[in-house]
Amino acid sequence: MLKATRVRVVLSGLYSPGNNFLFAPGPDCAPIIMINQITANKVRLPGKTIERLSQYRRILLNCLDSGKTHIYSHELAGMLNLTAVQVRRDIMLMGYSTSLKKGYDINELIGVIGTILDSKKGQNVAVIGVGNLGRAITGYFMGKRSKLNIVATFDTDPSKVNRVISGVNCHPVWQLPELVRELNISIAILTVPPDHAASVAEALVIAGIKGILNFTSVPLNVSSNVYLEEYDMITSLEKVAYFVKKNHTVS
Amino acid sequence: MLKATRVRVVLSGLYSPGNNFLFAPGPDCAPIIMINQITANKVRLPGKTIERLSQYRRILLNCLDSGKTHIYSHELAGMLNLTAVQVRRDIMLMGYSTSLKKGYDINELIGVIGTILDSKKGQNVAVIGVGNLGRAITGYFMGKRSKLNIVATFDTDPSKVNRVISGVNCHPVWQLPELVRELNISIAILTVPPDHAASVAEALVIAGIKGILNFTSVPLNVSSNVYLEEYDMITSLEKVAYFVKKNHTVS
DNA sequence: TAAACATTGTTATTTTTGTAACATTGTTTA
DNA sequence: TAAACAATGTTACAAAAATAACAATGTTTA
Repeated sequence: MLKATRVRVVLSGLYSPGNNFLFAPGPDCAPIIMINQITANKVRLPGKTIERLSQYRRILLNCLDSGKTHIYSHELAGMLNLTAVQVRRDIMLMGYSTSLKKGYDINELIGVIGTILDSKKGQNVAVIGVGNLGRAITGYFMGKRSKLNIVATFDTDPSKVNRVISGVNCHPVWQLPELVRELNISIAILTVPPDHAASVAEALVIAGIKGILNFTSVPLNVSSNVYLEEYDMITSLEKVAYFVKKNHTVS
Repeated sequence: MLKATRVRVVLSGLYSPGNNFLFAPGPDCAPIIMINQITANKVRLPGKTIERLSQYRRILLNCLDSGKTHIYSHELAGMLNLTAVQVRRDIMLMGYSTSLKKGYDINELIGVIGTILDSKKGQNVAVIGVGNLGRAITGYFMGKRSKLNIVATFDTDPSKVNRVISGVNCHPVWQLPELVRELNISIAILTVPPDHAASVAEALVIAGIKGILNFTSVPLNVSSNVYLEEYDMITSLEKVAYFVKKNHTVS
């Protein structure tokens, strides 16, 4: 009986993870995969992948802190309740690959995710509306160091304005236009009361904000060149309630 | 030239929206569509549809307040940045239909959504962790009247425990098991600091909680009979930042 | 009444997202 | 060295979600 023996072609040097191109023994040995920055800026990554990249990075940073240097796809998956395939696929979509079979180098992976998610010179963020939610978010971010800097908060309440709250200066909303320009703020987190949401959003767009994260449960209508992400706690809670009810009636 | 004239069969009475069955002039006039409760409890509705139903209802309640009685699918869609088709499809999935061509009766629609989302005798909710975020959420809900009642909050901080915060009693966390039972709490909103998230979640599951809305940015691992919904603000913000950057480099 | 129109209801198609299957290749072990 | 193994990388498939196309029907208008 004939047995096929695996023939291994090792192109040492060419195949190391530090390179910008991966080579395979194709007909003319042409580069077949581009990695890192090059791919990252060309390929459109799915929104869901972007969300997971953010989560991967935070997990990976934690792993670094606890002394780990490498991580398997199935480990990362387990920590986030995902499948290993999904993790590997996301990593593939970034254009990154490793020659190791001992897991991904955590530092490298963090670096690659950074080239995707972060912009080189950081992005400045403002929190509009310094209620409980605004303070929660501000406080949350001031701990971490990241490329996203909360550089100002805004409110109308005279007892809050012109004071430092959660480590950030609080300004009156009428100063929005000039401060967005002066501080180069591109992103706004909207946590004002519902009845002010629409008008403030309009002001933000006029002031030149490029992205809004809206927590106000009032759906906004902004021009299409502004990226809008809405999150509604009530909806989330009602969803949980629905599925809890559902499970209950099923069992 | 032969022109086909549309023949109209009107089955008056049978086709009114109040009925449980819609009839069409089929071969034997058998019922072809069931509506309301009947469908609602049998058909599995997509998660995304559930989320939108929650949003539809809130919009519709607002419309009622401003004196409107009927609404077109395209109106509702416009207010939520959706397409009219999607709205009609969601309504179809609920099993509801109207014979009117003057839009949906807002009251009826709210009622139907209620039969889907709400459980008859309400559901009790607890907020775990009374920081800024916990207070924000609690305060947020105490205003509205709904079938979801925040009946207790929990914390470890002695300065918060045994006091009324945002209109709700704050209890020490060790009382979780007994109070979940006594107050019949089925849903928990988790807003504790990250380092307590995992252990508190475990305690919640043991205490008999059926659904968790996790705001802690720590991914949880709970048994499969507990419905878990996670929301991570950092991820949302990083997503916004990514697409802002992306738009910028494109233009 | 009949034609034009507007709106709802439904099915088909496309797009997005996730999963599974499998090929590839480094590593270990006899 | 070669076989078994374990991990990654990729393509093919499946499921979920959104969109488009169109059918059905109430309303308006001439």
